Amino acid sequence: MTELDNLAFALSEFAGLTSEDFLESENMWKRIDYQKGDCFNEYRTVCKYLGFISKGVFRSYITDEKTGDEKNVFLYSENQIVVPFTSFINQVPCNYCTEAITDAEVLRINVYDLLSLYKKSHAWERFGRLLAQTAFGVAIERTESLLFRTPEERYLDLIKQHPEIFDNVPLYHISSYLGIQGPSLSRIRKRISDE
Amino acid sequence: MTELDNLAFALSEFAGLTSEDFLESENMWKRIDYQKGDCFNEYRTVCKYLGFISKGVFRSYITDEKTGDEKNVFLYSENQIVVPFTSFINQVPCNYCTEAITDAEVLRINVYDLLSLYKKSHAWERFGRLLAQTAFGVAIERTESLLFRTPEERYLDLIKQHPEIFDNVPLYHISSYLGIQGPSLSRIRKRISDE
DNA sequence: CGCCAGGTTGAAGCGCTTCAACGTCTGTGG
DNA sequence: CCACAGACGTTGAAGCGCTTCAACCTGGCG
Repeated sequence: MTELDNLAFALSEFAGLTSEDFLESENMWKRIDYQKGDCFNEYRTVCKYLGFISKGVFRSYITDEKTGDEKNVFLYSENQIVVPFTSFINQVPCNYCTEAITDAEVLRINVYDLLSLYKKSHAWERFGRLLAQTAFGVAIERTESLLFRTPEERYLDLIKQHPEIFDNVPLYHISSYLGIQGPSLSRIRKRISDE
Repeated sequence: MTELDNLAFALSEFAGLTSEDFLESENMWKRIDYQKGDCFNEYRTVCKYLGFISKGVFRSYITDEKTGDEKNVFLYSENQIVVPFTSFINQVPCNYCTEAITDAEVLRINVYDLLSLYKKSHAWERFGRLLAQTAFGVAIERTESLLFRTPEERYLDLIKQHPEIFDNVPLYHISSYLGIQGPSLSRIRKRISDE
C-alpha cells in the first residue's frame, strides 16, 4: 500500500488534502500497471480517468497526418498527475494519444467518482480548481518556453526541472518534446559537453 | 447603451447567460476608454479586472530583461475578453504587461463583483468555469501552433481567424506575436503575394 | 520641408532540418 | 559462443529559413 501513502502525501502537498479528505477517495483509486507502449488514453476517445504516476513516464503526442511523424506535446513523470486535460475536463474526444514510454504504475480515478468528490467535499472542489489552474499553468509555461527560449535553453531547463525523465526515456522522445529533430539534440548535447 | 447589449449578447453566446442572468451583473460593468499605449494591467501588479472589449485591440507582453525587447504573448481583439488569466484567476502579480495597442473601449468588472456573482448564481459559476477552460484552450492552442506550425502557417492562421487585428495594429506587433522578427514577416508576406 | 514611425530590402551568418552513413549496444537464434 | 538484426544515437554534408544589422523607402504630421 505504499503507493497510496505516496499519493496521499502528494495530494496534501498539491492541494492541502488532509488524510481525512483522502480517505473519502481511497476506494476509488485503482492501481493499473502499464507496459512501455501501452495507451493511457487513445486518440479520439474521451478520457475517463485521471492518473497519478507512482512509477514511470508518459507522453501525449500528435501524429502528423501527412508524414506520420509523432510529436510530443506533454511529458508526465513520477509523482505527477497524468491526464489529457482538455479531454478529461470537458469530456470530449482527445486530440492526443497518451501512452506509457516506460513500464509504469498508476493509481487512477474515474471521472464520475472524481465529480462526486467535488460535490461532496469542499477540499476536493479545491483540488479540482487547482487541477485546472495547474493545467493552465503547464500550457502557458510551455507556450512561453517555445516563444522565448532556444532549443538549447529548453533542453537545459528540462534537465534541471525533470532530470528523472532522462533515466529511461530515449532521447528522440525528448527532442520531439523540445520541438527539434533527433540530430539537432545530438549536436546540442555535444556543444554543451564541449565547453 | 449599445455596448452593454453587445456584451449581453456575447455572454449569452459564450456561456448561455440569459438576459436575467445578465441583469444581475449590469451595474457592475463600468465602461473605460483606453488610448493607444494605456495599460489595462501593469507588470508585477495583481489584475483586479476582467474586461470585455467593445472596440480596439490589446496585447500582453513580456520584456526581455537583457535586451529590453518586448515580445507579445497574447493578443485580444473586439468582442473578446481581455484579461491576464493567471494573475486574475489566482490574484497574483502578473508576469505580463497588458496594454491597448489601439484606442479602445472596454466594459470591465471587478474581480470581487465577479466572485459574488459566482456565489449567487449557478449560471455565473458556469461562466467562471468556461472562462478557465477557454483560457486553457487558448494557451494550448498557442503551444500547439508554435510546436507544429511554421511562421508562415501561423501568419495565415492569424489572418483567417482574426482578420480584424490587421486593421489598426502595426505589423511589428504581429511578428512579435508570431514569434519572429519584423523583417522575417516582411519576407513571408512577400513570398505569399508573389505566388 | 524635414522628421519620425512603420515597413521593406539586401547581405551575411547561424542553427535547425534533412538524408544518409555509420557506430554501439542489446537481445535473439543458430 | 558467435552472428546478426534492430533500436538508438551520433556524425557529416548540403540546404533552407529565420536573424541581425544596416540601408533605404514611404506616408503622415508638425
